[in-house]
Amino acid sequence: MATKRATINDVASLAGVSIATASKALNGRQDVRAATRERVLAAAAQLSFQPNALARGLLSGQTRTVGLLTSDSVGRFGIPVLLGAEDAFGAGEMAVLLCDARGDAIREQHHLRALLSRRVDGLIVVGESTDPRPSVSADLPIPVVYAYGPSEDPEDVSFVPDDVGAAAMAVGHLLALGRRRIAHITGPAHYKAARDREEGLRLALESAGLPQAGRTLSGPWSQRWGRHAAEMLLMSEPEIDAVFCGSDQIAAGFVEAARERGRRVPDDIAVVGYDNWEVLSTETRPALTTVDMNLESLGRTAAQHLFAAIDGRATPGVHKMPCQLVIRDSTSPPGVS
Amino acid sequence: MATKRATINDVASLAGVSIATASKALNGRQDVRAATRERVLAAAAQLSFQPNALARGLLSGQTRTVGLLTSDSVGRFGIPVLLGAEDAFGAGEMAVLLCDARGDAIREQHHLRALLSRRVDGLIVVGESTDPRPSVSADLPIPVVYAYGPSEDPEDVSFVPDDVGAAAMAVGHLLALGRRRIAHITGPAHYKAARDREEGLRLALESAGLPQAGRTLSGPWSQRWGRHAAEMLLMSEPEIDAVFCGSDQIAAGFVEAARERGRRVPDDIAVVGYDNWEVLSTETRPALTTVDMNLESLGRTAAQHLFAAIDGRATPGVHKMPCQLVIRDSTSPPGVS
DNA sequence: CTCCTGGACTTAAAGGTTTTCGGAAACGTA
DNA sequence: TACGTTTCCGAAAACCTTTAAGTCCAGGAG
Repeated sequence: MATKRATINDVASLAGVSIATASKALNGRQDVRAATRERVLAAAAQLSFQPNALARGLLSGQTRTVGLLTSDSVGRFGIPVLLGAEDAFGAGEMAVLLCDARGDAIREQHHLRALLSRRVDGLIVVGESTDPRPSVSADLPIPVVYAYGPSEDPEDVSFVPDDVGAAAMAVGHLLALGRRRIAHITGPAHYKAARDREEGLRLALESAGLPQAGRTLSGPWSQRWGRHAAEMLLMSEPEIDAVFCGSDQIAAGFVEAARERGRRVPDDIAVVGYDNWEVLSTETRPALTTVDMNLESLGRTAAQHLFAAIDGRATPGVHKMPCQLVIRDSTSPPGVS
Repeated sequence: MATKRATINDVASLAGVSIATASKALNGRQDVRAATRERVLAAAAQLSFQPNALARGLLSGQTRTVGLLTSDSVGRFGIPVLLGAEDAFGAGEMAVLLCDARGDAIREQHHLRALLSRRVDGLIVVGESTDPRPSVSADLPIPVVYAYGPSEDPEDVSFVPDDVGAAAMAVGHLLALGRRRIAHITGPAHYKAARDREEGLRLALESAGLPQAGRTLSGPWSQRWGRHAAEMLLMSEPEIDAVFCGSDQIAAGFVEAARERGRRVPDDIAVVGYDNWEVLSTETRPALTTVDMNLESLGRTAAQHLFAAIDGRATPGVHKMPCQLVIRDSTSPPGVS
């Protein structure tokens, strides 16, 4: 807690010039003699002057601030997206106003009003799942970009992971390893993520001319379900040689149960997970081959496109961002290539 | 994207009054006839008028915005603190400007300047570990509160989890269950968290007049280390009947290795973890008894005290926040009380 | 009738910065 | 000297809101 903050007026007085000149000197504009500029800068440094962003924003209409509205606080997925966005903004002198609606529409409206009142230049809406969510863009005087969870309105700008493509890539990896009897355990079918990943599996198997081993098993996104599904699957389809799991939690559960039943991973059964949630994927034994959705990168991209939209160069539509297959021991053991 | 934003001037014109009257009507002040007030409110609604927070802040000197400076982005601990703080602020019409310094002092200075320039009313600094960190409060014209990681300056306001007390409580729980040969596996000794938790263990054992089983084993905060330490410990101190682990990751590794070596948890060896990181603590078998640091609550408390400090009622010092022991099957199996 | 009171409304200033425009000084040229 | 040009600097408006102070008028008291 120190003294009152210095204004440009104080700087001008100390430097013995008018505020107009001080402003020009500080902002590096022409029409100021080098010596004068130096005097002003010295005065500003001495007073540790910080221009008042409020006054500046009031005048220019630009606050260099964006809102980040997340619908689900605790979301494992929202956080990396948020960090990526924060990263992109931080690099460009932008600041991020964080709002958490906790999945409550009323609260979301409240935050929206607060952000508008603070005159943010743009808005990123981070979803909690890849299921489309209601658009907030109607009648908003600022551009909006949706990340992870797309808007229901196709005219909005949305960035989502390419779950279908990633699943196809994961299954393609299993096929390339020579696996032919591939099963699928995933999350609840009311999640678009689960449906998309199954669709990717279907496409990959179809183009290889192979059937799926057994039916898709849907359950919670939990390790417990992975174990349970493993027991059912090993009973009903004992001859499987690979499993594609809809999440790392499920995969971790599967690996554990399979090992207890004497099946070796990856020798007998290769396993691929999804999410690359490191606490699970690197700590299971063997470590999990898994899909990384590059969420931080997705968040960064969304932020960059928000920049563009603020500059009037919007890119409407749902953009599918590529994912990445992280290959670990659960599909190719160390020493075997 | 809609039309230009309405100002109070537009509202006043539409209602046929002066801007002063419009302002008074909108802010619910006296000196306005009921009929006039209604006309103004109707006009404001029609134009969907949102008062410009910049202009308001410029005048009042209060932005109703606080900065949240986190030193470590990816931190598992920073996030809940952040969410708790956001929660407390959200309830009170405050907004949060999020900045992530990524452990870089330069970047931290940069963000600090940006926040100051935006005239935030206060600042929360969230640490990445419980080790004290350099103070940023010197010469700052606004109050600062430190959460999770305290400031090195005892005159600052800091909120940290009571690691010593929580560890003593955890060990007390083991003692109450009749365990007498308690070992300790924890993280690197250069972490204050590791030293504090060991200290809590020491206090609890001392007051029970019992020695520690073997020496404290220090290693990384990882599951792998938990497994490795388990092997060493079961070899050197085969008669232990309980282990207090410095993290859930270590505990999960210990439980796994112990089971593979034929030790039953909790029957032969009771295990207590730390952090209550749910993906681990509820998914291990048996589920882990563990210490929950109540980080969200800690964040909320920090935010509330920042409010108080903004109002001039600061509470200097390092405040130790109580933790909570979450009892699960790794110390008391189902059906046994 | 005058004076006062209080209600309802308006005027104007303030807050800090940027920017436009005009003025003044310095200098070169005729 | 007169005039045009360049260079540097200052006055003032603009952004939007709040609030202190002021105006005007009706009605009541003396």
